[in-house]
Amino acid sequence: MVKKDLRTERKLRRLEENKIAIIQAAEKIFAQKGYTLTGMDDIAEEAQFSKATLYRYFKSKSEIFLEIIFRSFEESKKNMMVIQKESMSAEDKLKEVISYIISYYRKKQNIARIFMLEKGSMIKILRSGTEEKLPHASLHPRIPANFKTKMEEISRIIREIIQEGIDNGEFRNVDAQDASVVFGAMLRGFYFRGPVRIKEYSKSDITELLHGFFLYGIKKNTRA
Amino acid sequence: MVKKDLRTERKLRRLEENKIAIIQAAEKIFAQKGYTLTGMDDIAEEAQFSKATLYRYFKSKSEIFLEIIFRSFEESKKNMMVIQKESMSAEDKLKEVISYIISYYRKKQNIARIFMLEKGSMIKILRSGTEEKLPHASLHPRIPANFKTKMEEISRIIREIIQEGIDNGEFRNVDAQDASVVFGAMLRGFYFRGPVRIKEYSKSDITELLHGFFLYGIKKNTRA
Amino acid sequence: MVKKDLRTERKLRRLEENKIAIIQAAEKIFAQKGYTLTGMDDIAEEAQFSKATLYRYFKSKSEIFLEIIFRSFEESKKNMMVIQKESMSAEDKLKEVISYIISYYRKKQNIARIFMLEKGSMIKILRSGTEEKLPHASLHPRIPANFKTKMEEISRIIREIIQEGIDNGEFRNVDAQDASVVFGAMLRGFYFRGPVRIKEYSKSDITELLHGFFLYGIKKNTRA
Amino acid sequence: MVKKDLRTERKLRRLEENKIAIIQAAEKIFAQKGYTLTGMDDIAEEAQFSKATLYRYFKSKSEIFLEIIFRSFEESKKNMMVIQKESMSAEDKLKEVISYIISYYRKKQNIARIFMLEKGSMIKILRSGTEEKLPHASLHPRIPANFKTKMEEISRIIREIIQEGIDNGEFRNVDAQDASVVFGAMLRGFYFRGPVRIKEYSKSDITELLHGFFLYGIKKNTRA
DNA sequence: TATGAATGAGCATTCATTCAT
DNA sequence: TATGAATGAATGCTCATTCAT
Repeated sequence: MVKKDLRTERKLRRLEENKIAIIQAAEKIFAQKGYTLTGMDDIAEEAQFSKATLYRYFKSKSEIFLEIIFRSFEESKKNMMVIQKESMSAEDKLKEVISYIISYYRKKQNIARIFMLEKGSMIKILRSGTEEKLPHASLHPRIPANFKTKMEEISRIIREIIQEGIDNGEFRNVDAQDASVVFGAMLRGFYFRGPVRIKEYSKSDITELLHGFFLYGIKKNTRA
Repeated sequence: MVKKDLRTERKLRRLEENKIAIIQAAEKIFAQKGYTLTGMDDIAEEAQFSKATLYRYFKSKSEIFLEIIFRSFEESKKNMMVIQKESMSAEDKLKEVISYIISYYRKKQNIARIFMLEKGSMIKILRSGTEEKLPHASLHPRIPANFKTKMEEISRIIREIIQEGIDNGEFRNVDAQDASVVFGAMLRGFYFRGPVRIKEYSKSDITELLHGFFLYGIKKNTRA
Repeated sequence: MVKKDLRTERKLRRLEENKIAIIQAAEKIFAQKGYTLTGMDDIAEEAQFSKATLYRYFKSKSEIFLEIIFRSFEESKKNMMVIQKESMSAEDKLKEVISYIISYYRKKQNIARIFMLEKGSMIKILRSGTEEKLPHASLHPRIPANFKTKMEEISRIIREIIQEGIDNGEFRNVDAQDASVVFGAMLRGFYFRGPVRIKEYSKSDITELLHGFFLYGIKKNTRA
Repeated sequence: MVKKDLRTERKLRRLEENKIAIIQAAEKIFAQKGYTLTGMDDIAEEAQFSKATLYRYFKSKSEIFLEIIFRSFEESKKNMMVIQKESMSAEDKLKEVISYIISYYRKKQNIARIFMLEKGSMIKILRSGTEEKLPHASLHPRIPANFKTKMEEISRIIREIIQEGIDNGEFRNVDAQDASVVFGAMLRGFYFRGPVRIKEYSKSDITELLHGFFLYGIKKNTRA
């Protein structure tokens, strides 16, 4: 019994290790080449497994991708919660959030981009989850519920930080929900600027810049 | 003579009309399905032409896409120039720019998104232009010069409007270049929010919202 | 260990068998229809494999073809060497060579013909090896070095047999090099006579005929 | 009436001129690129006509090709007849024939090669003549009767020259028919030597060489 | 379990030929 | 008549996924 438990446990641990190895390999390649350009061969080679083995751990290419996304959301959420709980002004928290998200985008490169911005890829990815293989397969497949939840949790943390700033008088009395959307938009839009870039910014540049604009706007003399 | 001219002219017009018909068909499908998922068959069917005919008008699928983008940039630039020249405050001009760009994004849907945000697709598209069919083909193909130019022109218009506001005392003395980048980021990031959306906004909502945040920030009482 | 070796060996053998099966299927179809008219579908069907499987064994249609040619050259060379080493007069060796080559042509049908005589096909085949996909792609692609070598080896054997005959007084003192070229020309020209044939010859007819004409052309002292 | 005749005649002449222009253009391109690699576009461009116009003069690409071949056979035959009728020894006539055929091959390049040696192309060409468009279309389409006739006429001339030599004691008492086949084989085989050539020969080299080998093979009493 | 091998479905592109003016 | 435009039918090749051991 004990023996068996240990054995089972060991086996489970090994399975999880392999799964993680695959995820990391896939993450690396997806980040470099995006979803479409990444082949199962590439992932298999990077993970040092055979292609068929990938399918023992994941049902499909898209499942690998979704798993990556989901794990990265969890990580994000944890980190955002840590920031939220720190004892500092809401303004400083936002600054830290900016800094963190920029690092995060930088690390995840195409991964985040694809999830948030590549509709075509996401259609493919989400389709293969459901059984909508029909020719008239929906162009608007549903996001799995747990993803939605996770994203909403992240969004809520930002909203709460802003609300905290409003409540304690740091910020104007804006709609915290709207503000969090704009905040996210700024970061996302800034980081994913497309192939033509007039100027490059360092992480601290970006943090200062976005913090400055989000906090103060560009208008000269503001309301009292 | 006159007759011949007329005939030639008519013929040329018809060609241009066909080309536009193809572009519009392609635009529609690309917008729905993204670059990769769109097949030449789809475009041909939508355009009511045979697939082979597409190739009389365009050298390749990617050429169609690039043509769409380029034309849309030209249109954008023209409209932005009109706004720039109107006689109103810089603030109002920015508001109009927001409004225009949101309409533009809405109309072009995935098209703009693909160009700006889908690295994988763009790699494919740009690769097929050059002869980089080798296995080690670059993951960073060059954007054609005319595209760069066009995008820079658009970017410059926004910068100039902001600079105008700074010069005439409407805006704080920020770096106009940086501000224009942030401005673009906000719009882009807002419009392309990814598949999980907590709340939907109307065009006028968006205009007000972004205008408000960009102009005023969220900080309560600002510096002198 | 032994077991593993056996298994590996068996596997390797199976792979080689499959490769050969594909080659034979391809050879059959190429022989019937020539290079251009033969599709990968045809080969796949004949080989009882899926089209995709062909691409596990060969990089391209042209690679299949080149492999066929190369193997057939190797086989030829071996057989010619055997003949060369037999203990008989040079005259008889030549007779055997004629007989062998005619059998060989008969077996390989279009295969040999294509390589030696279909410039258009060979251009296509050799082009796809290099990356000359440009519109101005050369009309004179290079033959791979190993092919040249192999052909030269075959040619040399014939030359040596002739030289042997010259040295031992069987033949006139002709240029062995030239003679071998003419010898090859006769065989090739005879076998590949084009679509209009006035008379058909059996293998032994041909052997006698060509032997007669070629030999009595170079034989030192002829009949009275 | 007279007027109409003239007009008709002029028209006919113009038609024939155009046809010849097309044939010459096609001949040039076919000679360079072979049958498969030559497109109707290429021919049209070279002939300075539109592609559609080509189809007013010829039913198909293959018809153009066959017309070229046929005309070239006629020309050949005429020239061979001239040689035949000259007053010289049979041996010298054969020498002239060799010289002429080599020039001819050189001029026609791929044209002659294709007809005589490219089975695949000829299948295509001859198929489109008949209505054998079915999937199981014959791999052995029939050569048109007039082609056969023309080729046989050419072959007969050579045979007659050889027979003449036999009759007047210049040549051994070989089978003239067989000898003419071997003679043709030698020429054809020599000229179309495939892509790997160990040595190049000038026209006079070739003439001497082949003459030497062929003649001294059939000559009655040879040198001591 | 792990994997090498096999595959079906798809896709951009080409080209001889026909159509409409 | 001459032609620019349009097309149907092919075809080589790729890739996520499944099979057999």
